[in-house]
Amino acid sequence: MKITLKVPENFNFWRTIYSHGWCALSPFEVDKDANCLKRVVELSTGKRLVIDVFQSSKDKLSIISSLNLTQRENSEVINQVRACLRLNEDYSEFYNEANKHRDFRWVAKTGAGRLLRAPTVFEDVIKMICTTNCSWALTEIMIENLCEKLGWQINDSRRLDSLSRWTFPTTEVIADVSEKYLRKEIRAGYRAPYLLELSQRIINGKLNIDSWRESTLSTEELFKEVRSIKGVGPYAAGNILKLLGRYDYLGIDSWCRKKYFEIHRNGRIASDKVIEKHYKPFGKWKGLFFWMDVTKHWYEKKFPF
DNA sequence: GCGTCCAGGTCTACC
DNA sequence: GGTAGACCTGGACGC
Repeated sequence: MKITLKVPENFNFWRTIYSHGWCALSPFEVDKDANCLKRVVELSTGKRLVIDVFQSSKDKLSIISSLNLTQRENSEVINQVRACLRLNEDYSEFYNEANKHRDFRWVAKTGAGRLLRAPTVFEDVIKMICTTNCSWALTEIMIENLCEKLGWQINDSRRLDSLSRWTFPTTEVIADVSEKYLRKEIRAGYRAPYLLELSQRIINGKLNIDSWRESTLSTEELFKEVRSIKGVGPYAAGNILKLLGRYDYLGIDSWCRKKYFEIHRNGRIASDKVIEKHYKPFGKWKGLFFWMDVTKHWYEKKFPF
């Protein structure tokens, strides 16, 4: 079943897919041969399916669904894809700002800036915690384990690649397993109690993170709320905010730091305050300018994922 | 194959 | 407010 979706004029499919590492984490998957992004999708009707998303023309995306869908399910798939690819967000102000700076004119010209995200805030936050204090390889292992051991398995023999795939686990499922299981089986290590506490706070109604994407709180207040999650420090909170459409925080990690030193200081080390000062003129967009700056070479050379 | 060391953010205790 | 040490894992390295 095929669904067609119109995209904004400045939308760049591949720059959005490769905007950061999420495309390499289950249940996202990039199929370079088929030129598409795959995703295991779970619908409110209980249906679970695999979708292939690809750019069919300059202003259109096509979504191939592995199952026949009702009109309502169709709309839900479209809404999830729109949320993941940030199709509802207006980047004109960001591009206007980028065009004022010679070093960032490439951003608007190439339609960069949209950061891929999961259909739910919960998935984004769990993944972000799993990027902290470890190698990217370990992040991949943790997320793969979460999906394969706690997600719902999809076997669709009608697909050419009848591989097994898994949904991202629900909040309820993670809240229901033991800390020991998360620690040893998922390989989350000391992050296990953090994942558990987050899931249980949501289940108990003490934290409503799904409202964050439409939150009317100031970015500073929202940052404080995001920081209330154990295991989410300045790096993780800054980057979660970027996935909520707020770019006031840099979310600096060791990789970005190193990249910044290479680009702006000829390899010389400096404090985070120096980096903060550098991007201050970009105001509420500084986090996104920072990310564009340190990932520019991805677009000029080859994508890292 | 085994042991040791290091890198990677965040938390907690302490000053 | 700033700092030190602990947390846990995979990978690199030396033996």
